[in-house]
Amino acid sequence: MSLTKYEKVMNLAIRRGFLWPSFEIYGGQSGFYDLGPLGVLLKNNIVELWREVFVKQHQEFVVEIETPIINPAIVFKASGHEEHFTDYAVECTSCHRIFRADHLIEEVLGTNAEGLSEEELNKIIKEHNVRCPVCGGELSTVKKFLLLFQTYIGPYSLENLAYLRPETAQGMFINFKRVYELMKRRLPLGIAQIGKVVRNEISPRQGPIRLREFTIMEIEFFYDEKNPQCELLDERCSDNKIYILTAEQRIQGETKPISILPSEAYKEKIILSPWLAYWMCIAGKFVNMLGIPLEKTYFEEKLPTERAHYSKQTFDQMVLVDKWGKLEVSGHAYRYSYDLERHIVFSKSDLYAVRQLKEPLIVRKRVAKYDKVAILKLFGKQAGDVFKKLAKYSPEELLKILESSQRDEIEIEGMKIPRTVFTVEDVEEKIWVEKFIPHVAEPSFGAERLMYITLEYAYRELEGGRVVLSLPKKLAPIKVGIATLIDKPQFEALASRIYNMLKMKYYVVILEGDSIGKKYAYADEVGIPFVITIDYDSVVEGSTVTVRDRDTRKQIRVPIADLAKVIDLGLEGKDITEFGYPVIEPKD
RNA sequence: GCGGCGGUCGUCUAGCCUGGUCUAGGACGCCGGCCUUCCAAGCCGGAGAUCCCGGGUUCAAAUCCCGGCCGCCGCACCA
Repeated sequence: MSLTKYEKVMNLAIRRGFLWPSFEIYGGQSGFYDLGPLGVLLKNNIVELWREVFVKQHQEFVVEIETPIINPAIVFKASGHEEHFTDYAVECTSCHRIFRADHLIEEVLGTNAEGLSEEELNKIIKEHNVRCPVCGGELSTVKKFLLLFQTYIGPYSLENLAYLRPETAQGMFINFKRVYELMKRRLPLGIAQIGKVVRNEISPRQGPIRLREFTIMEIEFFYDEKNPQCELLDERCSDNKIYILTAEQRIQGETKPISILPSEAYKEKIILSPWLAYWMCIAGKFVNMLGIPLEKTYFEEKLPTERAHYSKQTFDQMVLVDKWGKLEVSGHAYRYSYDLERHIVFSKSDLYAVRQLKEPLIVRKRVAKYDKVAILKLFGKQAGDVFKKLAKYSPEELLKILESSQRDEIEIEGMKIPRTVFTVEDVEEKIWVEKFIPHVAEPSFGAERLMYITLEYAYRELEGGRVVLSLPKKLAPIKVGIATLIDKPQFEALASRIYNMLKMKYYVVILEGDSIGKKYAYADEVGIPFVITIDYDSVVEGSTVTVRDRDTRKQIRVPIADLAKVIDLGLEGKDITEFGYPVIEPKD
């Protein structure tokens, strides 16, 4: 029986210490994976590449923050997760099986129970005496099953209820105002965050792909929808097309994505937000940098029924993979102004942005003014008091007070003021700024899934069962291997010298094995891009070694003093055989 | 969560149906040594498996039965 590619990749990943199921000694717990030594290095490199592409290259207007995993419940009330991340469940009191309440009712009574409230579900179960379908036992009352993990902050009481975040996004929304101020109140503005999130999935069953705890890398990108300032869409994204499978196509049963420039997709209203289009373009380039060819990835538009509650439009970035056919590695949601709006309501904070108008808005209104000289004459020394009281009211408010009374004297805070000191006028006001709620485009990546596709696409099998993990050199966990052609003390001493020299700069390993071939094979299998070999020439003259490229197996002979320079250039993706050093062709 | 199938050294597996000959066999890998002037294939030696966990049937269980855990497939659920 031959193994599938997924199994081969996972075997390698587990055997060589990239990752493995968590809690193994206690029988395991699905939905959790540990990262091993190589896995941590690989993940860090992927995260760092993301940071480079999404944050560093956009640092004029994208900044990274870090916020808590544990949030007071109010945050996810406001975000809508508490409401929408819920299922209703009942438990059998005798066999303790758990069922989805609405599905159970539908099954037993044949009626539609979708969307019913907790009370309604309870009522139906009681009235129709619905019992456990397995053992006939009595059912508990309906309970909410939340996909959010719950805990308490401090002592156990309901006011202290907290949730662990299922996305990092809320941290950015909550801090929008602060970061907006820090960034000189300029839009567009991206706030990035990389961190762990948790979701209490009902039954995750896809190994390291569907995790209950995983790392998300996302940007909440805020912009003025009336003036998106998205010139980058044309400037940086006019060179390659992206593949999109639209919702319309999917409804019609089509499976072949269209190929289109991101800017055209926006102009043709296939993508509703220009910034969503921009970040999708960058996402395509980023995934390509992980070693996934452009034609192996496409964006699938979610149907309205598939979208999250906050989204106006969502595209999932899919990568073709062996096992599942396609795998979602990132989500691109047009969150519109939903989240900020909700936080404004729930927190009563001002989370608006300010827009400078090109032309002032002219507002005509009727206001009441008062004659200060007349008041002075009438009130004498008390005039100061009167002015103070009047100052509390705006001209519009004063007009209302005047209009609400027919008397000759109006009363303000116990002070009687004759109507004669007031005049009513029509004024024109010029308004140069207006408040608005920015729109949000959100690109969001799952780090562990990116890790998996990186491994799968790097995995190559040569004849004879030899495996090469052809990781992009920049992402390789260990950059340099050092091999001695034969294991004699002089060779080993030189290896050790070079090791000590390079380990300040790179992750390096001294390769061990029965033969030079086995050492290369091991290095290839864990994706080490360059192997330095110490041969007889190295020992005799003591100053040169060879450097072998993992993917071409070609070697160059290099002075030891030049090693760091050669490796640096090589890691950037340059062909080491073009540096002018003697080249040695591989012999099999 | 439901239904079906599965779980034997690190890996892939033999054995299970037809219980005892299994103190569980092999291959690769691993460890020690020899050999070795460049791509895993030579020689010698060695370690490594509570046969997923718990319970039951039986004189006797890797093997049969039940429950649990984990995995795979389908359904359901799913930022």
